[in-house]
Amino acid sequence: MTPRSGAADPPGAPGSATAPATSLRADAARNVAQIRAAAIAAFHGRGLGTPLAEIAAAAGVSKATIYNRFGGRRGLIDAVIEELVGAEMHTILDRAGQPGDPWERLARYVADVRDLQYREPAAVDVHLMTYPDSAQLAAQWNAGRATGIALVEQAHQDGVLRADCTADDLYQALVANGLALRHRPKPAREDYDRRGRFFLDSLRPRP
Amino acid sequence: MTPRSGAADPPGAPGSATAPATSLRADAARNVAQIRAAAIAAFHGRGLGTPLAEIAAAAGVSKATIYNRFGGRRGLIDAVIEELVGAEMHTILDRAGQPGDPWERLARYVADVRDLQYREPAAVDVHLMTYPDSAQLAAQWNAGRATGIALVEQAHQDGVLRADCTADDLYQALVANGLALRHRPKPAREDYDRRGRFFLDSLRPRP
DNA sequence: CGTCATATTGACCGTACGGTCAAGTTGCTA
DNA sequence: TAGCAACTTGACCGTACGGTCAATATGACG
Repeated sequence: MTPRSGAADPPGAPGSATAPATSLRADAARNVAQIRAAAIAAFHGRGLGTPLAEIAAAAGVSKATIYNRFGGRRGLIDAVIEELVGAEMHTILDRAGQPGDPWERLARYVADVRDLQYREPAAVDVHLMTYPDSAQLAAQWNAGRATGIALVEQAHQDGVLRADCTADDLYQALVANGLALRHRPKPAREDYDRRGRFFLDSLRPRP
Repeated sequence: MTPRSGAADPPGAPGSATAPATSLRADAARNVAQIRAAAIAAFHGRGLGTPLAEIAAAAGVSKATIYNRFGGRRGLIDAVIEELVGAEMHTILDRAGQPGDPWERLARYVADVRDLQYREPAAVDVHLMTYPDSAQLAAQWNAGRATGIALVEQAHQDGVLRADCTADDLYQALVANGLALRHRPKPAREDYDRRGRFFLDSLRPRP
């Protein structure tokens, strides 16, 4: 049941996320493109748990075709996660890696992640590691985790973060935020941002 | 499909939670007791979403008997929620209603709710209103909500709570905490309590 | 334009869960 | 202890989802 080809080809090829690369028959290539587009739309609206039958219907193909081309949900996620959230994640991680005031960097990282979670349900699945078998997804997750650890460490050294706050505390807080967005009605942006400020305030050293 | 009798009788009777009250045949009364006990144990371990078949098996009866006696999950919840979390909820609400320093009362309320959520998965379902059709559960939920509002109001009047924090902010934070406990591995108590302190600190007025 | 590897698909299976009912069993009472 | 209402239950249906496959269709190439 190995997927024959499709978008699950090894990363690194230029423009990899879009080019079918291997020699697919014309109809198959068209289906791959349609499935990818439908998956991106569906994942964007409903997260990475969207029923495959729904994606298949939106793509105008049968459920089995998704299995033929991508090998199930895991392969499909691998094929679209980069386009779906990878770019935004990289932007956030890059911004966090820039030199600058340690507190500003940490605060911006938190705000950026929360913003992405608010706008993109699929990003929540990345942070929750809902589908750990997806290699791409795991990579994204690890990158985020490493960045969080580095930011916390730097902030500790500069004394701008309360001493008893660990990187795991930060991670768990973002996870809890993602869970709330996943399982509860989305709060007004205004309320969401205010609560984000509360959280950031709670990280400052106690006077 | 109205449940014939059983534990869904009107509240207020002395020792209502345990006495079968109406005239059940001996075997039926025994089954009711066994089902209640199994439900309490299962809900305690897994929350109010535990499959009814599992509870039935633990009680040594068939799934249909639960429907006969309690009318499904909703009736079963109504029948056991008081014994399961009602007592603890009342204790918390009573403590919150005692006179005393407004901040202390609010902080203790938050700490108590978080503690209950940590120890009792079913309490999380109450706070999440996972099963809104259960009258008992809705009542518990409303009581908690009213108390939270009152505490926030009082704390605002005394200026011990940051001015931009609403009662809904408090509620949503506790909900997010419950979701994390429901959907993620339970953190060590030490970490859990530390994060609770972070949250309480974030509620203080900014200097 | 015929052939065949490549593709597609409807129909299927398996799992898990809530919910229902006819048929059989059993406690109670006269 | 006979008889009946109360009670229990296995077997069933419906929904939703992931996953598989034999049969069929079709693009590509000689």
